[in-house]
Amino acid sequence: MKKENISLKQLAKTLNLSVSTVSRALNDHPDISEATKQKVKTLATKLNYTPNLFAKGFRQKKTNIIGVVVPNITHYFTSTILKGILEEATLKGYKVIISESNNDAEKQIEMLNTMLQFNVDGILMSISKVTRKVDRILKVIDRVPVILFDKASNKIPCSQVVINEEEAAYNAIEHLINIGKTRIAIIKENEYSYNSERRFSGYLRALKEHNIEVDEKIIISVDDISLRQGKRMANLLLSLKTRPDAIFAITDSAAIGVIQTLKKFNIKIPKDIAVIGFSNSLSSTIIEPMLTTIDQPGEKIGATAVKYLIEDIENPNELTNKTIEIKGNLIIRDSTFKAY
Amino acid sequence: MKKENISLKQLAKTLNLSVSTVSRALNDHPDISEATKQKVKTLATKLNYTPNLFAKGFRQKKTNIIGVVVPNITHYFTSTILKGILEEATLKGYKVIISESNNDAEKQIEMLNTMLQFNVDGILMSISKVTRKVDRILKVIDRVPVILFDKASNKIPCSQVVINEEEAAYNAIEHLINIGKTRIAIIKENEYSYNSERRFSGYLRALKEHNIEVDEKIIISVDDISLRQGKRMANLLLSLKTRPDAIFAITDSAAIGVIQTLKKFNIKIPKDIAVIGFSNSLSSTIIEPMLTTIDQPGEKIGATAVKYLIEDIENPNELTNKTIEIKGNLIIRDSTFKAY
DNA sequence: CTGAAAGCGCTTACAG
DNA sequence: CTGAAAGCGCTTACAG
Repeated sequence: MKKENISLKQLAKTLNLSVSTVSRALNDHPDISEATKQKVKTLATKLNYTPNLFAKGFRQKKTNIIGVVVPNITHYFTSTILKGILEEATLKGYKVIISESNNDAEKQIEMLNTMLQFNVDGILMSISKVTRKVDRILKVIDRVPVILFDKASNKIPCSQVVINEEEAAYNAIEHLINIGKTRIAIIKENEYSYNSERRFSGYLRALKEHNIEVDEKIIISVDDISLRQGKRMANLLLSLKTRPDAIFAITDSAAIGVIQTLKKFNIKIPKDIAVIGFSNSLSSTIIEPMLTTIDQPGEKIGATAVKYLIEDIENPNELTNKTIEIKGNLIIRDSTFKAY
Repeated sequence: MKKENISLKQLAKTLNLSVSTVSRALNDHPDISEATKQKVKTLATKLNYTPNLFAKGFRQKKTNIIGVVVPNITHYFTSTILKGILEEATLKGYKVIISESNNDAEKQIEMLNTMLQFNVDGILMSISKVTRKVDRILKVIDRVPVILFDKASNKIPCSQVVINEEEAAYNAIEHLINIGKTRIAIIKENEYSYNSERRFSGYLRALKEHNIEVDEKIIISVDDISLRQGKRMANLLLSLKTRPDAIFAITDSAAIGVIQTLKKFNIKIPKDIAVIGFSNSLSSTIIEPMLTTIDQPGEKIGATAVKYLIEDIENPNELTNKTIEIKGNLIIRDSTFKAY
């Protein structure tokens, strides 16, 4: 019912050549005469021959497939990274298999193992939040090149492609200081999270370098940095004896929740309280006032990760464990602009 | 350097059995004795044996890989569909290869052909806007089961999973009529687009069934239904002698652009002009007033598409060309609520 | 109940 | 310059 693919064998038969010769002709092997090459190629295009990449991969122990594991594909930032991965991979002749871990450590390992079973040439992964034990991930690294992106871990010895989280956060806080803010709150993550920790470091460094005292009361930690939590934490901050005059939420959604709450209490943004988020999500330009935030170049991260992975794949004997930082850019909008 | 996978051969050798027996034992073939099965399985788990799915697929002419082609992975709706696809596919033991067509007809075909070269068992695709000639797509359908989702086409004979666009739009317009609106504008797509046409049909039917005259002046067509275009078209509608009292934009982003413009002119929403979008994007709850819109259950669409595709894959002789409609739900929010 | 052999579609060292 | 043969890791009809 379904049409069959034509194989080298069939080409060989109709041309009265051996399969080997046909294979070599198609691959432009120097041994083959121009005449034969022409003949073979003509027939191949005429019959619309396409090599069975599966068989080829099987033979060469190279599948040209890259496996990708991400916590959640629907996060806008993740989807832009994936776009970059797809583009760069396609350009280099690789296909991409994508899996979601849903922030579930068990599922993450399961996905990784299936990838291995499908003989992917390499794996790109953004580790899930709940990754405590990395021993099973280390086993995977033994088998195939792996590159981590976005969420890094110093427990996993492989190259990593990340945003300059610390510096970007530093710049954000410095911007707040430059517009006259001195009592800057941060809403960060509760549990250990690479991104959150790095951003928090940047926050601390900025305060320190500008001689602003750190006040634990305005350092807020929550489990999930969601819009809902942003609202709740804004309420909490407003209830303090001395309110902050700026709030840095380490995600846009929390920042948007903060803005919504401030507006409810008729607090002037940015005059009374300025707000900064992180990630330049689509909604950051829909909220009023528009949110100052840090743009994370997702496509660039994805493309870079692919480049390094392919390098590792093609030179398996000189694996290096670099950490590549991609710059995130502060985008100044109305939630911090013209503060006074 | 990298560890090798262990093969059936190695298991066979250490157990002094033939490869055939080991293979059968692992697959619970009835011919094999319980004792042997036990022995084999014990060693397999001990050595952490995982079958090479690639070799298996190669042999069985079945790869358990599904190919997916979408115009743009970063569209939120698309990413929710992909989530549904990934979940359902994983559940059924399939892997998913994803490609972007970027709304480029050439690239779309190219992707489809690479999928074929990788011997995918079936293809799920959302056709790009600019798909005029479908003849090359028809060739693909000859080779492997294909299911279309979101954007359908009656020129392509295969099953299709879509939103009940017409009915959903009808419901949206009827809702506007119910809150007292009688002069309802629509912002739709210029070029032929399945979604746009169906939504427009629903619009027309609702007006007709409620005896509201159609006025061409408030039927606006644009090339891309973006936020920017929403703003421009809102300006245009406001410049009319008799303004509409409601605007149905066939995408959320256009609707959000409309709202922003209406606010700029201090027009009361929904009292003066009500606004409805389509797709329940994340931003639709960030804009003020929150946007009434139609929720498209992306994950359900994805999961359904996978189910039908696997059915086609496993019963290649009884392919049916059904069109499955998934219901979109009208979500009433402030942009139309309490209109008077 | 178990094994030897063929074959899936390719590539490649070896031979001529 | 071309071909015969082996082999990638599996499954499965055939034989015993």
